[in-house]
Amino acid sequence: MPTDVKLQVKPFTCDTCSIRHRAVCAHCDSHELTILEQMKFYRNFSAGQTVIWAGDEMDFVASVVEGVATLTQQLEDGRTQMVGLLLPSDFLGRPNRETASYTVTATTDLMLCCFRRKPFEKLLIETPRIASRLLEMTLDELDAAREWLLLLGRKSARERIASLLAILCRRDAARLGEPADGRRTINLPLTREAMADYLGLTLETVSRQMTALRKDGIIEPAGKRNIVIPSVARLVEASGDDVDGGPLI
Amino acid sequence: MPTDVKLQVKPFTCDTCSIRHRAVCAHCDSHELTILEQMKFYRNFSAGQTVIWAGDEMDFVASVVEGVATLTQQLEDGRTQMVGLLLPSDFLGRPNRETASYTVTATTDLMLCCFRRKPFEKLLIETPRIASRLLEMTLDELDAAREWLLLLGRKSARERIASLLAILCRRDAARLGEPADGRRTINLPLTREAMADYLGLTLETVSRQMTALRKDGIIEPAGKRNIVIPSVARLVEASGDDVDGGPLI
DNA sequence: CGCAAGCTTGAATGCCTTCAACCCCAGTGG
DNA sequence: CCACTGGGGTTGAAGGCATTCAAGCTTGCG
Repeated sequence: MPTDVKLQVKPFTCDTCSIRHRAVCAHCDSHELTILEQMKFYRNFSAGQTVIWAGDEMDFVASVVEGVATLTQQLEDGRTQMVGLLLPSDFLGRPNRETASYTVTATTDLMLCCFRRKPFEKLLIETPRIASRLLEMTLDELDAAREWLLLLGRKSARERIASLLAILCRRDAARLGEPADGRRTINLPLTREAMADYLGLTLETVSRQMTALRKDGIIEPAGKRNIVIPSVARLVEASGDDVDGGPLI
Repeated sequence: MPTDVKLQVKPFTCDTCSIRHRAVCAHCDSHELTILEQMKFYRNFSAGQTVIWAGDEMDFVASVVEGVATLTQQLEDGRTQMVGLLLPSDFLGRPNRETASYTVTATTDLMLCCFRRKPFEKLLIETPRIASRLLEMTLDELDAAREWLLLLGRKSARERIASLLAILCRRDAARLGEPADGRRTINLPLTREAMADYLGLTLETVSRQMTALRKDGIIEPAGKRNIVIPSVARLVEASGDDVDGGPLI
């Protein structure tokens, strides 16, 4: 396991944790939370660091507290596809699996709330509220993966970019408890290369299509890593998705 | 909900059911099985029939007993992407969700072992072994979806076809409890169009690449819906995947 | 037979990739 | 102070792979 940047000494309590009501612990009562509180430990990674390599032994599971991490898969010749984008409150790791199936990378500074895997597995059996929340989150992730399949299988480069930005809009709005419409400013925590790995494109194509969306007024650059969406409706329209019953997560 | 072809009157008992040890009921003890036995009802569909349309109310969940079903998603202009391929023992439906998220179609004659959704949700709370098996199956499906993302994002048409055939090999071998290597004959329950929807290609491209694989001796036609794989190893090689630690499910 | 569904094959087009050059900027060290 | 360097990004030109459009084949069936 890679070395941590620094090991924080439980700077937070679950009560005041920013992901308390959305993470795997969301439905816990105060007693259950006490147990988690005793088990948890934080690990921090700086942008660019690898959290774990595919195939390595993985003796913990975790919730993303802050920052963004990616799961990636590779073919033998180096072709890379992102298969997971973990934002705050998302769950990392698989109970009852010894080794990591995917390479996990911090794309921004990252804080994880970790649990050793074995005790967590025991907790899953004893604490139905955690197990049922994990099932719910896994089903949500499966839905997200299926939206992603549609994106990779059938959407044009332009639609893919617009879809990714729309997803980030939606997640950001959900996190803040705001409606995902009108004018929004979002943080873009991915490089062109990471976006390309997400979208099944090359970084050149991503760059070109970002330029095109900018020229069409769908997006406006706002500093180094921020983007203004003047009209979320127009962005969603450009994504090719149905405007109403939009995708989940 | 579409009309059933015929409503079978519980022709089977769970004891002798062919998916008994792989479906959502796999870990149930005899008492739990009795409860399921009383709840279950079978529904049959013939090849080509739609089981449910995306957006329709869905008041049941089910296990696939026999046959193959697909989940598909569409964009407004009709572009279609398959997002799920359900084989015997796979689970259909989502607890705590009122409406179907995807259109479900029987691509062969299909038999489902159904449970009304509400009682099943109650059972999930009361029967941890069912809940934990459903979590396990959902995590497996998520892994499969992630393999699929790699396929759609980064593989060539030829590699995609080979990957699909390799997946069918693996599933078939797992069902029969045999090793997935050497020479194998598999049933191909999909039309060229359904394969194209799975693979994010057009049916013409699928046809061309099937021809190419045949000319290269990777596959051999064997009757209308069967294919002989002379060497699974060569097929996997053509799929672009790592030969050892192959993908899951 | 005639028709429709499923499949194959050919030719032309187009979207994305590949390869390459160049820009910007922050960090670094002579 | 400023040249140097490397990471991240943009843009151009050429090429390739899959798509699109089209024609024709095979098979099962009313």
